[in-house]
Amino acid sequence: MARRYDPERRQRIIDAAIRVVGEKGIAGLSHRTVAAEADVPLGSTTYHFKTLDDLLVAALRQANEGFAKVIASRGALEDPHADLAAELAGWMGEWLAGDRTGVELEYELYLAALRRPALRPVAAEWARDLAERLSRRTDAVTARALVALMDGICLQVLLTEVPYDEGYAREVLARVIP
Amino acid sequence: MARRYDPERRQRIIDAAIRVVGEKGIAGLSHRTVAAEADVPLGSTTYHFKTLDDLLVAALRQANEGFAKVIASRGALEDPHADLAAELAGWMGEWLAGDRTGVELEYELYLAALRRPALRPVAAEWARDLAERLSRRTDAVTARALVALMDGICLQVLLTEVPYDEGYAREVLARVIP
DNA sequence: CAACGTTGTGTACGCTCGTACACATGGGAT
DNA sequence: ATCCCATGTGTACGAGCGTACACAACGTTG
Repeated sequence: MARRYDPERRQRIIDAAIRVVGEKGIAGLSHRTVAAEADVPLGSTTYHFKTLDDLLVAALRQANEGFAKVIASRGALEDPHADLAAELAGWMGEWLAGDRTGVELEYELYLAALRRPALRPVAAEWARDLAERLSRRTDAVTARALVALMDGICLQVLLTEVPYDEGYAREVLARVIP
Repeated sequence: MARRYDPERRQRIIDAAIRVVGEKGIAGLSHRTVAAEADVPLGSTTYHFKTLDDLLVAALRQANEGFAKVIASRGALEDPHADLAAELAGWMGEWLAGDRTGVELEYELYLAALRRPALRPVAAEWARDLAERLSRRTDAVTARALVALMDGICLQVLLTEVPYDEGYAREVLARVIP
């Protein structure tokens, strides 16, 4: 039969899960939908991921890594003389202006930790990593506050459909930086 | 048969839905679970709420009203001479220290707007109302930023299980207030 | 080269779900 | 008094779900 012997089977299932969540949300995620999307039989998804939580953990971790890679590759947050608030505001604008599906995907996985304790360590890791990255440019308390404020601003845009206002974001981010 | 003629049937179903979401999350909400919780037949829930989204809208609206009532009754945010940042930080601490189920309930309904456009107007209304309330003590831009920052701080606590630090919250909230 | 364990496959069971629909009931308009 | 329609009830259907399990294939180890 086809594709016996598939060393990247597991990875392909994770990729498929991310696509499914992006398109239909976590509510549309099941062993079956993932199996169909990854073009593997049902038994294969249940073999590699006993529970959907396991699969979500893998998906969130991978999404975080992809995100971190994008940030790092852009070389952002490196120049100590740049205006940090403007840099962050511009970066949020770019992100929010992109494909809404991708943004929703990231946030949906992240917010799912509210009800799924299994995801919390991964969510915590993500918040910690981002704050740590910001710490190169400011102190730890400010870094945490910036993460919180950026989260809040993004959520307001996503939940209420108020358009993103970069000037406003820059202004209030700047206030947090001492 | 029993309970024909139940003018508060609809309201009881909403109350039941809120209890169900509080206990099992939105994932555990179905016409059937609500019907069981409200002690009404299945057909009754589908009659009053054609879709689960309709039911969620009603639930979120009611949760918001309850929350607003609590704020108003505490007479908070009225004294123009009080330290606003300290007031807000203390109030968040009180809220987060309470029953985690209730906090999760509110946020889960609120965040559900990310994937359910039907909920966005209600979420937007909530954010607008809170910002408006804060506007009595500061300008509109600051009010919006405070809402965002409070949301972000609460989320960090809820998603990452980092304990709430009232001093930190007061400090960064104060920075946002010009 | 043989035994073994990991990985992959196919199918079936029992459950819950949204939806639909036929029928019952009784308040309020006429 | 009568009719209408909003409201309430019970049941059934088909679909999708997680889970379990027997069996197949194959690399690895001894």
